Amino acid sequence: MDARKQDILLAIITDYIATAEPVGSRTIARKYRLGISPATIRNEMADLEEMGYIEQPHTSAGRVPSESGYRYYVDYLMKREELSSGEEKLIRENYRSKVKDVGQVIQLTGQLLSQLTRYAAVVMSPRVGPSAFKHVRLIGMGPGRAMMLVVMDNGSLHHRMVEVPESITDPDLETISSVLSAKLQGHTMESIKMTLIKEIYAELARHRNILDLALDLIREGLTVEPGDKIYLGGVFNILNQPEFHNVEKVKTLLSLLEQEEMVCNLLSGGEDAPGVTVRIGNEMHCREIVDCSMVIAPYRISGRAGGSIGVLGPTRMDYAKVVSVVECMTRNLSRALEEMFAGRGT
Amino acid sequence: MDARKQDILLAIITDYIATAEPVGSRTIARKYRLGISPATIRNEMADLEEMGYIEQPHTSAGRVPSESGYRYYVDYLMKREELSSGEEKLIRENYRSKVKDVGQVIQLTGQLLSQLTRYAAVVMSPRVGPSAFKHVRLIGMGPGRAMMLVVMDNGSLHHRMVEVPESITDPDLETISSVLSAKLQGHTMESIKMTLIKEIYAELARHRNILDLALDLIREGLTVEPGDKIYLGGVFNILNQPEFHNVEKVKTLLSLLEQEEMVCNLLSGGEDAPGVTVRIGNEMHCREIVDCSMVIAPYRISGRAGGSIGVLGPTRMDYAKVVSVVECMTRNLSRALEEMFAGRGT
DNA sequence: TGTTAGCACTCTTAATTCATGAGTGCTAAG
DNA sequence: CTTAGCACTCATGAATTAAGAGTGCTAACA
Repeated sequence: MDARKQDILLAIITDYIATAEPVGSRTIARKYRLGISPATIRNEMADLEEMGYIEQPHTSAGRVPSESGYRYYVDYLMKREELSSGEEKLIRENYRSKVKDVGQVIQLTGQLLSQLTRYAAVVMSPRVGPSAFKHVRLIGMGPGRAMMLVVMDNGSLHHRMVEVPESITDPDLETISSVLSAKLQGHTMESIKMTLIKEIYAELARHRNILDLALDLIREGLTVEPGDKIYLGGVFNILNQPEFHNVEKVKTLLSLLEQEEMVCNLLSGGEDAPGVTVRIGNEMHCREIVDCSMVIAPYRISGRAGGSIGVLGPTRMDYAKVVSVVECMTRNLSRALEEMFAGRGT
Repeated sequence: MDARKQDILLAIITDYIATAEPVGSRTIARKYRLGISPATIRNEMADLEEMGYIEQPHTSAGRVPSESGYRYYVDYLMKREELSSGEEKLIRENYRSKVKDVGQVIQLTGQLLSQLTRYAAVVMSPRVGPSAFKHVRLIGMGPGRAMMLVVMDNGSLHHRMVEVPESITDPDLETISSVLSAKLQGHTMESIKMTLIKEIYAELARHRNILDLALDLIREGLTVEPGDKIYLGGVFNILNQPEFHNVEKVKTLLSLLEQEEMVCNLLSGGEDAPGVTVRIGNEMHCREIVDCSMVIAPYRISGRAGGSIGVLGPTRMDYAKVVSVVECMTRNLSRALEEMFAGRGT
């Protein structure tokens, strides 16, 4: 593809992203002074169409970028649009003031993401990954009831109400807690050996039944519970896009986005790629979502993969801006989380 | 309002709810055999219109219920439509299998609510209300870091990462935890007196600085943190309604619903009313949301107000069904939560 | 050989017109 | 008080038309 074709393709995509209208040869000649006439541009456009980078909605309409067109643009033509100093400041100040717990950081990130891009934002909360027990505790909550607390050394916290025999007293629970805590501490789920379990049973023979319960819960709770929490916001922004003036489209999109699992799938898969990933149209493997793209990037905590953040918008989205924003936000998010977990065993 | 007018109003509203089309005298005479001719119906309709219960979108269209019309219907004419046995079963089975923690129950309730009504569901998680400390604990999480855990006797759990002097050792934290736990146990936020604080300081004079921190956090965390969590789901259902085929409307609605605070306001205010409250159109005090109604009901935990659940749909919603569903769901939700907190000091 | 002006052709979009029909209100008769 | 009849209104949708944007092709030009 020669330089002039690139110029023209760039012009088409830039214009289409800005206006959402099919763009014709005349427009390009007028707005983007490339020093060539509409007729020449038409010839080049015919070539570009043949190559599959642009297409015509119908004869006698201008051209519209195809998915491969956007792909080429993102890969070779696009210049990132750096954040304005005002935007940078907004981000810094928000992160400075509102970083209390993980949930809040996730939510803040999502809000900023959608606010800055004016598209929908998706943020996955950090996957806990393998981590070791720090503290286990059973707390009596009235006759026959107890709350089980498990704190992991990565700062994650699990809790669950459990039924216990009424005969168990608070001191009993205290004893059990101490033993469990002491024995499990430092172990990960996987490193718990039968020998360890046996030791625990030996020390707490009297409380065999409640132990069964507790150990089951630990096993079950820790493998199932961290069902990836997802922040999703700014969906209404997408409705500003003319391509979503069709209510049917909106409906299918909304109903899909309400399924956490689906959203989670959309976001996952790019964790190993180092930087920002752009998925255009069908590259998001989801038949039902049409005319959409995502810009995704993983964030890290203490060097380890944490989760991903992403922006969902129309294929005609402002990639130049969004890519910058997403990248900037991963940096901020990573930093915020790292500060929060600072001092954890690396 | 005489009986015949009531019959006609009922017919109009029933038909309009079913079809979303303005309903004319002819239709009523044909479909609802009231034994009177279209002409008579027309006369009555003219009266009903004068009374403000119905209105005409334009001359030569049928009549449409006004907000007062719906109000009259809900108050005097409506017959609740009880749940089918299949629906009852669906609810029972879901509650039987998925009641682990509060969050899950809230989510389940919302899902069922929107699934059964085919409108949007809003569920407020239980306000914790005044409750007493059960357990306080500081857990070292690496140099200079600790996690503070506070368990209340109503089963709510608060946690927070805190920075502590690096000089503090794990046994120190252990000591502090024990004292705090012992002293605070049984007290509510409000019943903590200066004398108690002094006692604590006396016993832990060595750790004055960390105590300051911890007590501050407790105060702050417990008053601020329970920022009403809200479940919102099934919004896409509303898009099935013909009155929401206008994308602008959808957009404003969506953007409002993304603000948790706003949703919270919508839901609140009906806690003292004993049963189901129906808010029609402007009765929801929200200018921006138009052509919508809500059916709201409070749920209780152990006799105390817990929170509210609600269904948001078009003013033309199927009140007869929704009211039943909402009421049924409050019962189920209350029961589920009560079971979960069973044994708490009444 | 590449570029450009000119031109006929296509096809969408918006505006206009027109007919249809649903529904009303009024009047007068039962 | 009820109802049949009738003239009138007005939204809706179909059909027609005009305008305009954009193309591809051809032929002339550098």
